[in-house]
Amino acid sequence: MTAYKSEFLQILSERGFIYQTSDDDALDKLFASESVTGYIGFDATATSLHAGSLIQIMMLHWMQQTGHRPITLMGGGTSMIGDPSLRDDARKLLTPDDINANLAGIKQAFASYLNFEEQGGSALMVNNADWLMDINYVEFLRDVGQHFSVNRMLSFDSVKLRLDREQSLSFLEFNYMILQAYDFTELSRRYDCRLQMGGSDQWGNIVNGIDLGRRLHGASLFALTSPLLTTSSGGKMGKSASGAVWLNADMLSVYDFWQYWRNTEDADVERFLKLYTTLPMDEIARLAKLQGAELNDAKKVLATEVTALLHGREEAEKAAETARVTFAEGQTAADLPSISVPSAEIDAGIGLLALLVQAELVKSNADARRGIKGGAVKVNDTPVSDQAMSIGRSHLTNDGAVKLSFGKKRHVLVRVA
RNA sequence: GGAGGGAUUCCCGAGCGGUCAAAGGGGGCAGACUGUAAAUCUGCUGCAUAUGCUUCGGAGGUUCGAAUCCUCCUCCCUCCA
Repeated sequence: MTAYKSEFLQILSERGFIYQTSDDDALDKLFASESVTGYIGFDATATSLHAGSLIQIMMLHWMQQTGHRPITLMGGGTSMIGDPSLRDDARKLLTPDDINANLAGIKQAFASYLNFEEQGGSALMVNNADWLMDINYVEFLRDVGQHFSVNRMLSFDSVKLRLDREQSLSFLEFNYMILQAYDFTELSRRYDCRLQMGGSDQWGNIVNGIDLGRRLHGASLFALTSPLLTTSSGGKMGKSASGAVWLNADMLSVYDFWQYWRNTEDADVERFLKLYTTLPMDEIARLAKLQGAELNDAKKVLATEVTALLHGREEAEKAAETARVTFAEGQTAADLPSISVPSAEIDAGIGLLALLVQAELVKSNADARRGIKGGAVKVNDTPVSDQAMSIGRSHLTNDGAVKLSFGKKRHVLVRVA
């Protein structure tokens, strides 16, 4: 591992964020000598980012912490096209309305990690729709298009893989990399942005931007990519039993978010502590030494720290406490995710199957039946074998709720509205 | 423009007139074992209050009966021009 002079690169390096850079020495010098502006682009294809983007967000976080200026570039314009990288088939096209709604949702999460200018911080949030939407096609082709060689573009992985696998790649998507390169040059022109970061799959796109910047403005730009993260057993980051691990609390409860990190595989604990928390390195080293069942303590720290960054310390502690009561004591914690049903329905009695669906523990009645058959379903911690079971007022426990469980880890409280 | 090949359930991929809700694998979920881990083993994996319904690119047709045959359409691929 190279020893870096700049604090920023030193931290990124020792915490495992760096996969490759375009020019280690020059970049290090730059960061050591001045306050640098750098950016990462984010898609606007969903209303929330998920845990897979967290590593990028952390890089921006560290950038700001070490005295530099991070820019989050929202892909309002590029999301109109869709990144062909690592996708087998063409994406559905989003409407401008979709995209704007998505951008609004995504912004929420960033505020937890970065201080934006509006609030007296240095971070910027920029939307590439600002310049992409007004591009004049002929002008753009002449100014920018002349610098791109199709021969070379065809050799990029994002394109080549699709062609090799005999899958279609539309011209629209083919242009994605040009627009991304153009983004970099625009940011460099407008904000003196010198660095683009991203996942290692973005390398080609970023390097294109560097080349273009040099040709258009003689700018000296840099790339820094992070490793593509998978769990030790090969799974993709950011997926859980109930789907993606969203950052927005309205899409994934704080408790479930905490649970996701709590269930980290042994082999990933140290890596994740470094990447996703801001704990000092020696503290991480101490936690990583724990063996066997003791490692569970490290996982709890991991979960609480990651959750605290996103949702705040208080919410994180609450989730931790809820988990403790639920798992360690086997009690019903009042703070589990909950749904509410109208009082009248409870009086009449609700079918268990329907209730499980409503609680989003299963996706269909049939799914619920299968769960019951397999012994996965519990009501108030009592296993259920009767598919026709009806939940009524008599099932309410002292704290006025019914606890539904699907499997050992997923619990939902049903309250009366 | 011409000639051929293809489109199957979340993904890959068999099926080529009934026994097909559709082999096998992957993924996912659950159970057992554990440490709310991994690995392993087992079960489940279209919807619906059974026998019912909807699925095999789309629309028609042949047939008692079609994912399987025919016609047209859409999209993809390969070769020729």
